[in-house]
Amino acid sequence: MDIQFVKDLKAKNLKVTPQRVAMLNEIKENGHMDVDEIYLKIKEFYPSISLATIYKNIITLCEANILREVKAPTQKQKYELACDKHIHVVCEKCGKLEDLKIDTKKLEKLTATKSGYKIYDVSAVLIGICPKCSESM
Amino acid sequence: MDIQFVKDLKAKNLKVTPQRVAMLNEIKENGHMDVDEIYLKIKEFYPSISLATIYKNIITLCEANILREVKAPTQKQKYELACDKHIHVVCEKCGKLEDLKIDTKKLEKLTATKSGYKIYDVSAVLIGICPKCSESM
DNA sequence: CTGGGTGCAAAGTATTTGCATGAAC
DNA sequence: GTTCATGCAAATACTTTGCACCCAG
Repeated sequence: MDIQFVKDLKAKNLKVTPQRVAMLNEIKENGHMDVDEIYLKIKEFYPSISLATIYKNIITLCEANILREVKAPTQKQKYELACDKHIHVVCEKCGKLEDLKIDTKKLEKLTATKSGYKIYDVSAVLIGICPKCSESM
Repeated sequence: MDIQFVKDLKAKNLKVTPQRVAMLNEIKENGHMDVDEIYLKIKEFYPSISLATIYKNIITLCEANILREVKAPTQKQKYELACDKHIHVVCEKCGKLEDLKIDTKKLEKLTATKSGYKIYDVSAVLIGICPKCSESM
């Protein structure tokens, strides 16, 4: 059990329940997970957990900025830890979703200038073919 | 009725039905629409249209690359015409979603280099506050 | 203790499917 | 005439809600 999660939860006045810690651990392990994946994984060692709890906690944890939603074309909505900024790459063929640390400040500045918006965040998903799938074509 | 839509549909061997043309016209008019918005709008002058038809056509038209899905954080999934590349800006406060023509080639290249993926497309949504909402704060 | 969190069941939404009819080509 | 699209109703999937009970603080 990761002590950081406990701090994060406490900092937002959220109770540290085993269900929440389990969710955060699984998402940390797996990177990006959809609701069902989280549910099934946790059910393995915590059979009494309820889907409703997962849904409620996703909402709570997203509002607390501990989780972040990831929406990529074609894919089911997924969730990830909201620690650091990054963009995503998805393989059109095998569906793999990866993180990529790329600086988006230029894009943000350009957007701010062109649109007049104050920009706070970027959600970028690049779609392509991963090296493995390229090979086998 | 836009002659371009007829061409697009025929080019993909899809039948040119009034329902499809109505959908494309509405989306062209309104920019970005979710399933319900499309349904309600078309129902106004085409009362017999069925939601199932809307869903089926959305799938068909997305596969044909005539429509494109737009997934922005917080928002319901929307659809737009898939004509030209652009990115999106969303206002966190009023929910407005705008198109922005910004060149993403640099981002694509950088991503390709870092990840080894062949990049075909970008789905970028920048989140911020629009000028109007900034004012009234 | 006290308040928020959990689990269950039920309600509410959203989306998909099968099939008979109808329209496009 | 054939093929594909439509509309309806039913089935399925997804998400939220209410409430009694329980546990973290």
